[in-house]
Amino acid sequence: MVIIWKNINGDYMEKNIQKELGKRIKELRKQLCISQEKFALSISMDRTYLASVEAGHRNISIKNLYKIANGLNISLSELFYGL
Amino acid sequence: MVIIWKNINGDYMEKNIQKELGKRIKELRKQLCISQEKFALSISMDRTYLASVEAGHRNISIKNLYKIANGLNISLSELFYGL
DNA sequence: ATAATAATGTTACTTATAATCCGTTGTTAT
DNA sequence: ATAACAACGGATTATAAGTAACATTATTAT
Repeated sequence: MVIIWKNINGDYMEKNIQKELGKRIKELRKQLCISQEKFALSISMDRTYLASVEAGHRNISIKNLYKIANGLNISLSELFYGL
Repeated sequence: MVIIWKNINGDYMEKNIQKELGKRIKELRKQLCISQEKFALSISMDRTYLASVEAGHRNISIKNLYKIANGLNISLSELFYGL
């Protein structure tokens, strides 16, 4: 699903929540200076699955979102901040 | 998945994110004075599915979370605020 | 520069379950 | 009684979750 937004200039923008979320997770993980592999391991998640989430390829469920937020030591609300 | 938290008294508490989210969605929907059926219809979601999300029975995906947040006219960050 | 190693990316596949769709039942208000 | 709303069940379809194999891209060492 893609939602189309009208921005401040009246232009239409496509918002892909998966892609944005992936970027956000990657950014937050990097702030912790931890590799995909170590992070995935720490939250009992497969490395390649995490990679595909970060790449925005997965329609991830709330349970896995919750695992990730916990691994990053932030709330879900914080995880989605700005998205 | 259930995560166990230690509260301020040192007691263990179980946090079920699905249940909490369901209650939150229901609460926000009621603030808009709209029935499950009408709300579900407005966001192209099945009536019975929305009901089970509100009941905390579903491991909902981000796309559907996004649909709901949009239907409620709030951000995902706001939807999860306090959870 | 090249080799070695670590980190990340991608594809393809199975299985587990999310999502949809049909209904019924229970409750409350009019 | 009937109408509107909500909780629940089962059956089916669509797709998320999880994993393996291999590719590619940094990074570091020699």
